[in-house]
Formats: sequence, C-alpha cells, structure tokens
Amino acid sequence: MGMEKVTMADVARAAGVSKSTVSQYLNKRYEYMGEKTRQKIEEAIKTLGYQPNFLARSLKQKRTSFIGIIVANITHYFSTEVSRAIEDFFHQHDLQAIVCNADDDPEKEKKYIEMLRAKQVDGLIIFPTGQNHDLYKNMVEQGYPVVFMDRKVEESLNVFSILTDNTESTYKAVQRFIDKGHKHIAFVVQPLRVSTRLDRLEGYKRALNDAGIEINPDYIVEADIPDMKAKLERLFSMELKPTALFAANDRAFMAVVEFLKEKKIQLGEDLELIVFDNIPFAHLLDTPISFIIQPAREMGFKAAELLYGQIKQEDRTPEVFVFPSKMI
Amino acid sequence: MGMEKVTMADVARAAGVSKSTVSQYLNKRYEYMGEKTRQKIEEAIKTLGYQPNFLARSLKQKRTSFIGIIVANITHYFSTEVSRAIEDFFHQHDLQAIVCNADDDPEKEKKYIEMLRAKQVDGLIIFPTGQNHDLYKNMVEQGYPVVFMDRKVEESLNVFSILTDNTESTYKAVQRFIDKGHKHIAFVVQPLRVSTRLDRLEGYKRALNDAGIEINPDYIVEADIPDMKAKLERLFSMELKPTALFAANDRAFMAVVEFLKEKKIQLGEDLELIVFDNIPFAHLLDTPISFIIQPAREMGFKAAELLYGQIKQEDRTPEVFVFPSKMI
DNA sequence: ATGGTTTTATAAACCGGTTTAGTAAATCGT
DNA sequence: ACGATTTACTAAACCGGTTTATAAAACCAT
Repeated sequence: MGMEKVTMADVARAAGVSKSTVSQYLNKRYEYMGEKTRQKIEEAIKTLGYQPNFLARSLKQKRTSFIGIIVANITHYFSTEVSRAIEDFFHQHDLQAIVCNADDDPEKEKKYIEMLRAKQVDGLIIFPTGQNHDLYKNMVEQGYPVVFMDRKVEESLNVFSILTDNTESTYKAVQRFIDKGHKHIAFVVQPLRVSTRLDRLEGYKRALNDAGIEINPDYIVEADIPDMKAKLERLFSMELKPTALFAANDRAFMAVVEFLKEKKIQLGEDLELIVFDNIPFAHLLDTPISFIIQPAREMGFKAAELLYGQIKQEDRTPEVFVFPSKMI
Repeated sequence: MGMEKVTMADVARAAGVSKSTVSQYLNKRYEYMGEKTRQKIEEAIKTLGYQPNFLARSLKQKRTSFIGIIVANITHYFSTEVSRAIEDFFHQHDLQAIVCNADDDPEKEKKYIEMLRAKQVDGLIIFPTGQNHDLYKNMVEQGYPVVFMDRKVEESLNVFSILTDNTESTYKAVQRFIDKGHKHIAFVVQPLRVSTRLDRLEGYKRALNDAGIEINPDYIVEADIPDMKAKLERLFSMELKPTALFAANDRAFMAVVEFLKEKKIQLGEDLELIVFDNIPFAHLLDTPISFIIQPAREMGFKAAELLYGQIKQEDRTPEVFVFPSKMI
C-alpha cells in the first residue's frame, strides 16, 4: 500500500508549528520551544510514525557519517581483520563503514575512490594499489581525510600511513632459519608490484647477505597464483632442494601448502615453513609452521583514530606509523 | 587551501548556460542541447574540475545506490563469504554494499536497520536475530526491499528468505556416524536462540530416533562460548564418553578443538568430528574432520538477485529458497 | 507570408531537511 | 510604567542536484 512517506512538513502541520521548530526538536534543542509545543511535536511524530531523512540533513550539513574502506583484496584475512577493527571504532562514534574491494586493480580503485567521494563519504582508509598517484595527490591537496594502510605509495605524500615492519620481521625470521642451520632457503611471493612484497624480499636478502650466504635467484619464486604451481615444480626439482621456505603472504602460503600436499612433501621433516601473514584458525593447526602476524586490530584502530581526527578537523601533521609484527 | 567546492551552478555560469542544461549533459541526454553548447559544458567541467554531488541527486531521485547487509556475526566465516558474493553482485550493478555487524544483539540490529533506512539505503539483506518482529513486519508492510538470510523468523512474514537444509544435512551427517557404528554421539551448540541451531538439533534428534538410539540429554551441550569449556569438561568426564561429536557451527567447533588440544584427545582415534559450517582453509587441514558446508556464494548471489528485483520494482511473490549443504 | 514542428534552452518548483535573521509576546529591573 | 531582555517561534534562504512546464528561435511546408 502506497503509504506516502511522512516528512517534517507533515509533522509540522499536524503539530501546528513550523518546520523550523520540528527541526529544533529533532536536534534536541528544546530550549527553543515551550513545554506544550514540545509535547505537541512529540505526539505528532508518534501518531504519524515519522522517520527523518538523513540524506536531506547530510546535504545541508556536508557530512554523511559514512566512511569508506577500500581494500586491495577482500579475501585477504588480514584486510578483513583490519576492516573489522575500523568498523568497531566507527560504530562507537556512530559512523558506518562502507567496505569496497578494489581487487588490486588500479582502475577499480579509482572508480571506488571517485564514487565514494561523489557520495560524500566523510573520509577514506585505503589499502592502495599504488598506481593512482594523481588521484591520491588530489585528495591530499584538497584536505580530504585519508589514511593509507599496509602499503607505501611511491612518492612520499604527506598522508597518515599505517605499516608493519616488513623488512625487519622478515629479516629476523630468515635469520632464525639460518641459525637452525638452513642454507637453502626459498622465498615465494606474488608479483612484486606492492611495497609489502618488496620490503619482505629486502629483509630476506639482507638476512642472507649478513649471514654470508649467497643469494640464489632460483630460490626466489615470484609468480601469480595460477602460475605458482609450475614455478614451485621447478623449484623442487632443483638439485639442491630448499630445506626452508618463506611464504611472503597468505596466498603464496596456500599455493605452497597445496603443492606440498600434492607432492606429499612432509612439513617439518623435509621442509620448514614460515608465513608472513595472519591466517584464520592458525592456532588450530598443529603443523610446525611459524607465522609472522601483524597486529591487525591495533593497526585498524589506529587508522580509524587518525581518520576520525581528520574528520573532526583536528590539526595534526601526517605521520607514518610502523607497527611491529611478531612471530608465533 | 580552502578550494571551494565546484557546483553545477559554477559550471553553468562558466559555460554560459543554465543549470538545467548542465544537468541534462551530466545525464547524457545530449539530444536536449546543441553541439556547441555541449562542448562549452564539457570544457567548463574540465577546467573547473567539477565533480557532481550524488547526495543531492539521491535526495531528489529517492535512491542512493547503497544497499545494507546486516550480519549477525561478522567473525562468522560463512557470513563474510555471503557478504562478498552480495558485494560482487551489486558491484556489477553499480550499487555499494554497507556491511553492519549486529553482534547477535537485537538492539544493535534495530539501531542498524533504522539508521540504514534513515540514510535511505535502497534495500537490506539481513541475517536476522529474530527478535525484532515488529520492525521486520513494518518494513515488509511498507514494501521496503528486504531479503532474510540464513535464519528463519518466528511468524512467517511474507518475505524472500534464503536458507540451507539444516535439519536434513544434520540428519544425514549423524546417520553417517551411526552407520559407522557410533552409539555415543555428542551435539555441541551455542544457545538455541536462532532457527539454524534449533533445526540442526532437530536433525540430530531425528537421526538418533530413526536409528532407535535413545537421546541422552547429557550428550547435548548447549552453552555460550565462554562456558563451553566447562561443559565439555563435564561431557568428557562421563562414564560413557562420546566417540563422535557434532559441532553445530564454527564457534562451537573452535571451542571443541581448543578443548581437545588441551586434553590431548586425538581426533580420528578417540573421537570423530563433524562440523556444520564453512571453515576457511578447511581443505588444508589433514585432520579427519568432516564439514557440512553451505553454498555461500550461491546463497549470496540469490539474495542479491532477489533484493535487486525488489529494488527494480519487479513484481514477484516472496518465496523461501532452501539451498542444500554438502558434506566434505 | 503564415502557421506548424522541431530544436534548444530556461525558469522555477522540488527533494527534505538545517540554519539564520527577524519578530511578537512575555518577563524583568528599576 | 517603560525600555531592555529573554523566550518562543517562524519565514525564507540554503544545500546541490533533477524535472517539468514553458518559450524563443530555427526550420519547414505550402
């Protein structure tokens, strides 16, 4: 049944007052009206079943109480953990988060950024692909609230950023392999397009270097997930098979585990494994895998807090926050 | 730098035409203007760097191209899988999804429903707590686009719903235990407040009944997650310990696994386990656990499709769609 | 030249709120 | 009793678009 939407004008008419007064009432500025007027409005709202339209308010007030999160890959567990932390933070402040999945595609990322801005969301937390430099620059210059998460962007823009100590953590993990006597350590990674992967590789190389082990490019497997298997095949058909393997993120890890399962290579016996990433239910596995996990909740909260500060117009110079990962 | 926002009026002025014409241009209705006019507008937009404000448009057009997803528990993997499918669907139709986490709390659910409606989102997909009947009814009666997911609500409202065959799948799984010779089968579940849990319990009971096995209430563990451990303690200190265990969802499963790990109870040897839920990386585990998995993506797509139909005003009588789960 | 169409464009109302400037009536101090 | 405040309230502009009714100009046919 059509049931026309009740607007403020209807309430005003029913209560015999002006729209302005109803608006004041809704904003709880009761000092602008008499006791009787207040009751009349209250009653009119109840009998009409009036529900205010926030869109109209947003148009005038220039804020929507929406914030956007643009993740590079929504199937990445770490990203969802971060997103949840951000959501939790903003929920406490009565803002809703809109999560969009850029799929590591700069075009999609661009589309989402433009769309969310057009819809006047109050700010953005972005896991940047790194490929939309002009767009990033544009936002920053216009003073639009933004926080970058997880990845560095090329030229150091003057933006708040949240990172982990990718290089250092990887360095320490690889060092542990070396301390245990491993000499043939493989590094498996998706295409080196983003800073996290490059930084982790850097840590791997430095650890080998500092231990006086020569870096063998054949031990470094860089491939897209679909090609990963073939490349692993090659890796494990070398004369000197690796005895330890560093998976640079969860997707690489999955590819590796699937491969090992198929080849019946025993974890712990034939091969030791370290994974740089947060994996759900990791603590339930009783396989001898080490994980480098990032403090996702803390990172999310920090990002949310920084974004909220910008939205609230607090004046603060952008900084880069580096959170330490830890191995378990 | 303040850089005042450029509006349509500015573009109109710069191009020497009226707002109306600029609006037509933006909506690609070029037949309403001359070639020269079109070019002037195009140029003015470019030089001014004009970005339209979708909020203003939404106010007039009464649609925001936002849809809301209200999940009962965002840490539930199945829910995130469903949400992703929904997002993917709507992304293709240029609508954004807003995911909110009701935390299984009817108050929070209510708050979110009201808030999203106030913000004029075009429709909602809800994993209902089941406790806000009046609110649900209200939406349905007003013809507001809604789809219910995963759980049944008390009185059968006339709404599109997506479910799995909870009872049947559980029945079959328990039957398998029985076929293997198990007589002492435990059922572990969170508080029986929602239909999914009740339906699964129903399947368990029916399977035992049909096999002529007496239902022992001591084998049915119903507890909140924090109390789960204590109750499991009691379960496994019975004279006749269970030799098989059915975990009614992922959270119950986690609690069970943690408990077993602590007690050093060997899966597969001392105890067989079936879990009703989608678990990430489940295929990587080589423990002998069976999982009943729901076709999350299909369910999500169906829900999205049904909601989209309602938004597009397609006339269709609400139905309940039951998707079969399968055991792996 | 006349009248009928088509093309091109605009003014003004509208969406549903918020906010500001202004005012009538009530209250106050002296 | 009088001006000064204070209280209670409203009209109208505003936010930034869309849409409709209207009209001038250009084109066409006879």
